[in-house]
Amino acid sequence: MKGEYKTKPRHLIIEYLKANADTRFTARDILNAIHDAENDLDRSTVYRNLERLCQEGVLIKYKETDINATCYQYSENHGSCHDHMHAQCSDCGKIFHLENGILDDAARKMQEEYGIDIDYGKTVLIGICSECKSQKKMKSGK
Amino acid sequence: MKGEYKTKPRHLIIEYLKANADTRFTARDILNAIHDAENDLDRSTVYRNLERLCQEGVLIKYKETDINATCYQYSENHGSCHDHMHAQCSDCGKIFHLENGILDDAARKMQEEYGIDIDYGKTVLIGICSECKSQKKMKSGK
DNA sequence: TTGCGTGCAAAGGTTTTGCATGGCA
DNA sequence: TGCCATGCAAAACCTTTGCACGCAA
Repeated sequence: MKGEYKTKPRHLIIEYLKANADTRFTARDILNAIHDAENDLDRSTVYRNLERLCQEGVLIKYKETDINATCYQYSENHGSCHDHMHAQCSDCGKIFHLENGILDDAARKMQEEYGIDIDYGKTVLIGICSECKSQKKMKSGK
Repeated sequence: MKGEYKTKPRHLIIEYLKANADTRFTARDILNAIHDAENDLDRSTVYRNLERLCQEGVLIKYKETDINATCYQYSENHGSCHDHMHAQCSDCGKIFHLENGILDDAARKMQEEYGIDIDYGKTVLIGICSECKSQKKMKSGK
């Protein structure tokens, strides 16, 4: 069976996930973060654990157009992320779990007008969150 | 200035784009397709041209989660793709240009409930198109 | 002791970059 | 003739895989 042993590397990775539960991260982010004084871990270990965590539903996995790497995001509601949509801030990477009701009307219209059935679990809406928006305003002096 | 010369490699690439205007493709797709009898071109030429075409607004560029490569899609309405949403079939890769009206209600609700401003130009809704759906039905014998 | 998880090394794939050459204007 | 675009080669990435060893149970 998989996931039976409690090992130090896996523990370190999960620590990282929880500490960064509200942003996206890459395999490299983890490697850099844990390349500390007494801790270090291997690339393949990170990739293998991330892959497992995705299959367990703990993580969402996707690609970012700007950076050339796979991004991951911690998902609080384990395993239930396949049935609702997500929105992501293009600035900080934070992901929002949306109630489906919000998009039902739009999805019906798309079905009618374009013949396309939207897959809630695979779709990620891109936007900018209120936090980042107010930060930008501050920087631009408005 | 850029893009002043009409060269054969660039011409071949643009030919390919137009012939495949209704699907996504990768740099590799182009390389494989043009590796013909008398024509051949270099990787870097393809990448450099694709990059330029993106900046000119002729192409949309994005990453696919399943495959480890950047995808491109021809955009008929040059340069205007930044202001409306797209939907893509997860099966065949075809992209649909959506009228914004369809999502205005949903976008307003998201702003109210989550504080996030959806960026129409960056968002790609994932779903399955009617063509692929009927093909799947046929295969499953229904 | 058993066998899962890790570390190591190597390989495979995509994408980028420097430099000399070729070809369009 | 200028100078942009290409081709070539090499490098930088990210990611995957095989194999032997260590360690949790």
